[in-house]
Amino acid sequence: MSDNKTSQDTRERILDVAERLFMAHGYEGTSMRMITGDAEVNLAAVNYHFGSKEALLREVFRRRLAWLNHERLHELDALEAEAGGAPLKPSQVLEAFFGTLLRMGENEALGGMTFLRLLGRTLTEPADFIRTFFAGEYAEVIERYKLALFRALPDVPKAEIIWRFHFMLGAMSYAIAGTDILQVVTGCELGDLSGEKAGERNAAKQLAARVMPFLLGGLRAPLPQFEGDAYQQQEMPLPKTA
Amino acid sequence: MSDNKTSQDTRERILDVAERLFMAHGYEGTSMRMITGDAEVNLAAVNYHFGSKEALLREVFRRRLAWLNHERLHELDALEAEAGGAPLKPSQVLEAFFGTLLRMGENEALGGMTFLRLLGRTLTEPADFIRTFFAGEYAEVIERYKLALFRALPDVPKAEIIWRFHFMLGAMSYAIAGTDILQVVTGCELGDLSGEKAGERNAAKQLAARVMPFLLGGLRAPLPQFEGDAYQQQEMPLPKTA
DNA sequence: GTCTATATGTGGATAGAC
DNA sequence: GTCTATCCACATATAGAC
Repeated sequence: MSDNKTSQDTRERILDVAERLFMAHGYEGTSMRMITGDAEVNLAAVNYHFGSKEALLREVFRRRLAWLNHERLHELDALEAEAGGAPLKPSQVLEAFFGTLLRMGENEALGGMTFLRLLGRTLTEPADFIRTFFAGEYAEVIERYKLALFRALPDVPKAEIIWRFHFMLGAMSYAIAGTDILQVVTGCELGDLSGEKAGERNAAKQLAARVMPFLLGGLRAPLPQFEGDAYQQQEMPLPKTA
Repeated sequence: MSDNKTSQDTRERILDVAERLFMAHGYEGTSMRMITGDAEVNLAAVNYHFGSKEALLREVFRRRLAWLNHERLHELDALEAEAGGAPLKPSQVLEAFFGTLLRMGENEALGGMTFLRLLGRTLTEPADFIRTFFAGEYAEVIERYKLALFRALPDVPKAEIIWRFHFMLGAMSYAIAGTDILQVVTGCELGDLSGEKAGERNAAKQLAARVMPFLLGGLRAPLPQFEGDAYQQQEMPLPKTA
């Protein structure tokens, strides 16, 4: 507690800079020298404080995901307590899951849009250690929300719900990560969201207003038609996590 | 045409291997030595045939996107000719755009699911030269489909259509790229799609049956509600491409 | 066209002084 | 805790023999 202050500051500064650079250039595209240079700390500081570049990335995420996971579980608990045993509405489940995420984007203390973009992009990083890490960090929350969606949509086959959960994650991740990517592809400006004029808070709010109806529309879309009993074969996937 | 055969084989073998490795490990995570080693060609062969690693990546995509772009434009032309001036149905536009893509996944000669996964993942690669390249390759096709969607959904604000186009691209990219990613996150098997038992062709068909209703449901979802005239401010984005 | 050998740069990590 | 100096593996790219 005496000279810890400088040390804590160094740690936090490294994490903040790493978060921003990993977002902008990807894991492999960001070097330790870029990070320590921008953070104005010594090259050896990362290894001293975190042990390795991989461990640094994990810590960048752990810092934020601790809050996100807790908040997502808390929101779901609150909704289910309020419902008193009755199934939730699909819109409530989505609001708890994605609304919590988007609220992080409005709060600079929680990483703001920088962390949201990093999260969206990192989910597609192919490195094994990253995939393994995310699987562990997300498992509990995903399991809880999966069950909530099963109860909210009792007439929809569970396999279909899981597929659509994937699609929603994808749409959301791209929407977030791509506030500057996809408008290049489509060659269009997207109102205030891309510019700085309206600020980060507005960006997250705009995005939420746009994406939530889309997700709900997709989740509740008519079921696909299969020939014969193809659907039966897809029924009831077994969760890996007991 | 005399001893060209060996040379052409070398080129193609490099492209095939690069496609697979870029898909599995990303651009930065794949070294020239990995590529030339797997392709069983000399280390210098890549630079001889393609000039650089960046140029190799571009060629990997050009080879496939030439077909995809042509086919997407052709499908749209055919539908519009058939409609004789009347607007298309949203489902027709989606079928032409995403159906064409998914049909590549069933055809090994066009890269199959390997290329589809590579495409989905590469769209989020942050490297500048990759983003620039994709912007150029996609511009014409995206512009045509954007206009087709505007006509297909005359009551939906153009800005909202563009947003939803983004969301659809995201959902599709993740669904494709994540046939092995997202099931880690959700901790669930996804029927035949993940395994090899049913083959690549079936994987693309399964995915199509699942994702198309989702996309259509999202595209046609009720419009979001904004307070006051927030919507007006977002109206009529100006395409960068004249 | 293919190969060997090598130029030249950068990566992550660490030992040891302060 | 911080810093310098350095190790060493590996990256892309190329020059020049065959």
